[in-house]
Amino acid sequence: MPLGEYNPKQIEEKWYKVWLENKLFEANADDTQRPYFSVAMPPPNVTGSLHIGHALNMTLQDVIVRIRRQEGYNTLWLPGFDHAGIATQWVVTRQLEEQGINKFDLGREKFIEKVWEWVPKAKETIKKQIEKLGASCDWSKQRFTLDEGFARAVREAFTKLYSEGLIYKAPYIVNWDPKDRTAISDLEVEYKEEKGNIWYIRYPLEDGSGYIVVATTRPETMLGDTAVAVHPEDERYKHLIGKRVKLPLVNWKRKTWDGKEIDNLIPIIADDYVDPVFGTGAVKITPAHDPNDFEIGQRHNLPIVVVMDETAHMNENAGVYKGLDRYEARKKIVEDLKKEGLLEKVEEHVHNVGHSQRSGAVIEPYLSIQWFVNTKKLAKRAIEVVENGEISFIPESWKKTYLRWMYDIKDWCISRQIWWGHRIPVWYCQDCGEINVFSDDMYDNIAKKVIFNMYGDTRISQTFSLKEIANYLFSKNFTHPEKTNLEFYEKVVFKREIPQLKDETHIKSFLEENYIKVPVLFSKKEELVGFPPHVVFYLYANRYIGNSFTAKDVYEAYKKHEKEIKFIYSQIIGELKKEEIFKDIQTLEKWLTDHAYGNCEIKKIFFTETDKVFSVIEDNIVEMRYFIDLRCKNCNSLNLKQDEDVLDTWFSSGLWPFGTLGWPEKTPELERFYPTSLLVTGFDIIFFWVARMIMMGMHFMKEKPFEDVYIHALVRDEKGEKMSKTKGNVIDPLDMIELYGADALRFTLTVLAAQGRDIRLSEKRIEGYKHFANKIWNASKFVLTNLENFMVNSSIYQSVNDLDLSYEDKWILTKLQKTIEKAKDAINSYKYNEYASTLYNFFWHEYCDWYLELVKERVYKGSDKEKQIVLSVLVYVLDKSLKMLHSIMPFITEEIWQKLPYKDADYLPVAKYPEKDEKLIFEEETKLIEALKELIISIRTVRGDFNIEPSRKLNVYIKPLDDNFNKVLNKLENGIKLLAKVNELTVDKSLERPPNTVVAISKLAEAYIDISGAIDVEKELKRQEKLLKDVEKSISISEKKLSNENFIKKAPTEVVEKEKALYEELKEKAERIKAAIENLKSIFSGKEEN
RNA sequence: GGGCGGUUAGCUCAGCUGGCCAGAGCACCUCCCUUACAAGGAGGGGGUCAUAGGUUCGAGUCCUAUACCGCCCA
Repeated sequence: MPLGEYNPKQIEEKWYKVWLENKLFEANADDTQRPYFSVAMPPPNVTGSLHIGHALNMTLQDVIVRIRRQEGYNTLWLPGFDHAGIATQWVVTRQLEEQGINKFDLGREKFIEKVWEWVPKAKETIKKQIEKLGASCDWSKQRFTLDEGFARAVREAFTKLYSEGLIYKAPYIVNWDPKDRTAISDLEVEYKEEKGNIWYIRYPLEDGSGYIVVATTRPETMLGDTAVAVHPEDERYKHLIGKRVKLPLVNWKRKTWDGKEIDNLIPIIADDYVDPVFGTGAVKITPAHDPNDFEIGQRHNLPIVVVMDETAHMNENAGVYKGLDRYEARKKIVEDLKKEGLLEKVEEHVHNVGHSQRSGAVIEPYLSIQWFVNTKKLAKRAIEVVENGEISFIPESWKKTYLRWMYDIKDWCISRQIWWGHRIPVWYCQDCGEINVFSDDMYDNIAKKVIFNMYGDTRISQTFSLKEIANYLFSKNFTHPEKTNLEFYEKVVFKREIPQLKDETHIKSFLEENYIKVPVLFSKKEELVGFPPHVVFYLYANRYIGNSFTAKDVYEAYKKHEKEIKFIYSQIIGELKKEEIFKDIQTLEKWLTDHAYGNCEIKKIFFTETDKVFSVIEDNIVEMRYFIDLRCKNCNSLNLKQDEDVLDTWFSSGLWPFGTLGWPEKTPELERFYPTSLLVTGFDIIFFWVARMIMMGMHFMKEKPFEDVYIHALVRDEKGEKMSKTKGNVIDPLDMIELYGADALRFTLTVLAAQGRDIRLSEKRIEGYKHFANKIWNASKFVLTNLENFMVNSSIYQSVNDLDLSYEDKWILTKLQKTIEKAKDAINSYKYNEYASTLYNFFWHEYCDWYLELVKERVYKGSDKEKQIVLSVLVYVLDKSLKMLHSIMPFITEEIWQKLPYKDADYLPVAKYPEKDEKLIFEEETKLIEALKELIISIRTVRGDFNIEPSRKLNVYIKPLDDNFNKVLNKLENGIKLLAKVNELTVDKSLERPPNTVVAISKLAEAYIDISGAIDVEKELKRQEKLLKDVEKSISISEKKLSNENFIKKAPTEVVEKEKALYEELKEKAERIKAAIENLKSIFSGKEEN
């Protein structure tokens, strides 16, 4: 037997490996002959595992990618992973917490190490899932948004934008999580309704003429108030605008965020934002602790006073309240206001309170200094390319959403107070305050570039050893574990050989030549030896003094390099002891003598000495370290400190479409595969990701990042609720694959992916489509089994064009061509559901239900010639069907296809996608077979209506009304017998209705069914009358239309013609039914007479 | 408050630029283990296309309003 039982697990396990081994998914940048098709996979976060939304996203991409590959495009689907700053940091933080480790105790470097331990695990899990789904992506080109090349691209992008003045620093309100001590994005804030109060507070007017009452839900922030605002048209307050009030309780000086002192007199201002109906119509303005107040503050140029620290405790600006938690402070302040008689009243109030999705802490809007991208300029081109249709959104409605947001775009805050991510490539000079932005383009030497990148990625520190460099370069790369990091730099990042870093000897001499050498000495007790000896060795190692030197040489050299030496050693050994030794030459000479061979009393010998001329003892150098001399561009100082913050994850993923192809290097991949052809993603990240990619792409590449953006829906549960772990309604794609197979899951997701609507997924659906997989399997089994029997000593045709085809062959071939065309149209307009259901209907309801059945007679009992032809057609149609279905159901189709008697490729992913063949369209024969189907169905219906078991064979007389149809009937006699369960079949053009038969009326024939006395004339009469009623109803509708002059005049002629034809047909049918009824009636009356 | 989308069979949804009697899957009812498939086959019932107007020869499809539901932005 060629095929056994359908067992998805068994077949799905083996094929992916085979495809990979044969490199079927690898795109070739050197192939410039074929047109290309490229897709950058939205990189999943390395936070855990994939959910069903990912499965949908991957499937939709894979369907198109596989089709394009089969169609012969040079196809690249580039996969990867996103380091997902906050999300990943959070996952690792929680893991550590479970072990009782606090991330602040651990410290930045150690924490990042922990994340790097976690990330490969998550990556492997996700990769396996993607493979299980069958995604045909090119793993040889996979990338990670935090890999060596991406980090370089990010620094390049940042530097460029900064130098163009498009990146700037400014104070800004962020959602601050006081528990995790980090800013979080708007997305990660969850609003919950909570009961609270509105406090009405009196702010006395400066001139003592009374007070203005403000309403607030957060009285503790009043300490940071810098204005009171009212609506400009509010008659109650108009006269007060411009006056000042005295801020209650605050009788101390406060400092603004940039260090200016201000007092407690604050202005009353007018702003449209104020809702005159809320509270008293007057609101306090706290720019540092409320986003709206911040905006108003910006508009009115108000000072900004921060009154809390990063743990949400009151700070020095809060005067007597300093050190209190914000809620304690609230209580105390309310009490104090009451005491002073400034609290007018308290009302209960339900309001939305923001909580951190992750830690649960109540979010504190908090002023901090952040980096921004000026997006107005970037948005300009990004708007144009969408407006003019260079980039199209599918469904198109998203274009509007995108544009609306882009027209009103706000500057983009790109700094995040977390540790995991691309650290901002900005170094602040500690001496002159200069802001230095560095990328590796300040080095002309490629090896130096690499070393800077390693430093920038915190793989090495600013002073480093040969060993550290070598260890890193020769260890396995994270993204491509089959490459070392050096190879990754060579093959992916810079695309050229880096001979200086090939082996340790090369690296060593390279370091010696290019970097400041920093000797590190140890005493015999293995402890780091102090400052003075290091200096001398340092001067010696860098040839600032020679092999033998006097105290004067050392003194002079030291004075010249003092700053540099002090800075470097303070980095390595912390405190610098005994600087006084370098006070003058005499003290220095004494010290040198003391530590020289022969004179040393303290047993720490560093030098030899002859006549006050010293030499270092090189054996004392335990380790030679090197120093990257990043210098301040303004004052040349080495004393730089890198920005603590990291970049928003979207800053790096915004570079994804070209960063993955090697940018900023001009790689062949970038040349070949950019712009990418398609982006498939969910609507939830249009602003976060899609918009940023378009802006970045237009800015850096001067070209759009993709042609089409297909926006798919959210996968919800069957009740339409969002899937979430807490609700427990998640459908895990792996579970589904386990139960029903990846093919069934993929088919379900594809057939449900109608444009513009959420997908409600239920397990039942997946189960249902597993039945389809089973159907494919069994139909194929039928074909292959019969083929095997036949092929023992014969062969079949690969082409069906010139065969002596029968009616049903021509019919199925025609249907196939129409299916090919319809499927192609569907997929080219991204109508996935239509694509899937077209194939489904063709395969199941045409090929299986009718063709296979009609053909069985020939397959079983035909002559060799007949068998040869029919099997050729069966295989031909199966081959084309499998090729089309492959894009949705890759595994089962490959398994079957491999068993076909001929193949145009080794594997299905690279076999040629079917094209419509006009020569295989036979309209006449198709019409005849359709009529035959109708006839058979009408006979079956009679059976049903008279409750005749299918096992009981009937005698049927058929009267064809058409010569050609007569031929078909004669030829397919046995097929009809089989399909309609007929015993004796009589076909005769001149037939009169035999007695005791029921009439089944169809287009090209009438069938008289002998139900052998079981006929109930009355029942049959009723049945026919019902049919007549239906037909007459249709006739009257048709009649109404045709009698309408306007219809005839205004409707297109083809519609009118069609209507007329329909009318004639219906009319004729009605006549025939009437005749049948008359006939029945005569029997009926005849019976009565008897 | 502004914007977008939805409301079609018991359930989940298709239905394109208006044109046969509005479709599918599941569920339901009747019959059948017929040699590819019971994960199957054959037949059947079930819809005033949310409501009210309008445009049109013709409206599930276009327009307006209303109701309800959902999402996004503020």
